[in-house]
Amino acid sequence: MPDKGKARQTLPKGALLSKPKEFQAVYQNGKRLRGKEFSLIFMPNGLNTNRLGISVHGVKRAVARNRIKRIIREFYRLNRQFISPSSDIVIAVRKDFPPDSPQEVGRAVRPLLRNLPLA
RNA sequence: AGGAGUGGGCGCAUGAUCGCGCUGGCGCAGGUCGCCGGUGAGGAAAGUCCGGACUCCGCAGGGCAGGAUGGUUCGUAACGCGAACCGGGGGCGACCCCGGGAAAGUGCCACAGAAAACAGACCGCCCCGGUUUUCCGGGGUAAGGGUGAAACGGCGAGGUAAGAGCUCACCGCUUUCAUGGUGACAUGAAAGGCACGGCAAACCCCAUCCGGAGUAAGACCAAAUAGGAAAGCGUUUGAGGGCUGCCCGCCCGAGGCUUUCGGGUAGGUUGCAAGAGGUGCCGGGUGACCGGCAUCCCAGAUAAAUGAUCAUGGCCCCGCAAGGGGUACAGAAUUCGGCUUAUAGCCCACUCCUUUUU
RNA sequence: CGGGAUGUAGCGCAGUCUGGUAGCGCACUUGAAUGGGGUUCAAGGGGCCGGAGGUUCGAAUCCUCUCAUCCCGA
Repeated sequence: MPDKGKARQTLPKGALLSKPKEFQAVYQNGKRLRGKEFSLIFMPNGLNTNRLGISVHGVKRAVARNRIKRIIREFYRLNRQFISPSSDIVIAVRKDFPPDSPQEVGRAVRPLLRNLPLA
């Protein structure tokens, strides 16, 4: 868990992918890690920060959809410093993934991150 | 006490820490910046079922189609919404549900039944003739039987060979008149003498209303590609286009239009939030609602902000207790008025029924 | 934001406009034929027509609301 207070855990808009082009670039050139309920796609971006993109598919109710995004974003905010810099990451969530807290996301993501080659 | 009806309201609160959008101010190293403050989802934001505002389409016009609504009168910017009333139906009741026209026409009414729609007669009933344990023929009749969702006024009396609105009383129906009401309609009187089955959420008729698109409307700035290729049509005797779908009619119209292929851009600003606005008081109206005064400013995102963690406290459920669990439906996207649908747990007001006690 | 289509047997579809009996193919079950299987032939079972109300004597069909799935346009 993050050591409190040292680094500020901010999450400005620039740290989120927002253009279709950016998403397409990650989808086409990135590496995929498949999990049970979501996929994790990443690629180097040439910047000195990492960026996050969230894709939720198949969840129809807006409340549930937004909640998934917010929780994933919160998880990313808290753990951003541990993710290798200068890379774009897209988390593509499939249908039956109803996380209730950032910790749950962490538990689900960590096994995949372990395989991430930090090169 | 229990059950029920109608109308209305709330729909977690407070604090701390870390974050996010918009915004005011200040600072500088002038941007992926920092600090201080303000503000930030709903009663349905939902479904997109109606009606408006706004914007563009060049709102000339006429006709035909097409769609919607459907007791009356009000309310409203408008409505398919709301209010009050009228008529019919349901409920012991509070109360709830339904609503043009079937004597303009067309069509449909399966099965059963004699007959299903300007009537007709299977079994009956009665009379006459023949024959005579019985049955046959002719005529009258529609009260009774049976079928069906529905059977040609209902019920009683008179009357008759048996019967029948054949006659009469009451009820219903139709027509006319009178009175009351803005009106739907109500009440009363007279006459007619039974003619008029149901279905228009079947076609249809009648009345009223409706131009088309939609904020990705539309306006501005910036960037980029290209003045491309093929086919067809046509240049005043007019291709093609616009005016809603069609017709009439009108208008525009020349190195142009249509189709296909190929190529490019899809970034920013605005629209974009002070509104048929909210709250309070007063006044008018049975009511929906309207008027006046005061006061408040109340989200503006764009792969789309309103979140996470912790604590304390409400409320509900389980449990003797310690304690444990739960806290719905659901997320703004130009905007407003309705409708419809979803919704844990509650609260308030008025009313009805049953039972008990006094 | 706007416009449309479809839900019927395990699967794919008719029937809906014009209301009264839900039918076709594949699959399934049983029997026949074969030494056995396939093919073939014969017979049979299986549906409260996506859900809830309403209109009608009667609704898969007509009307209203609602739930899914799919497809267009800007």
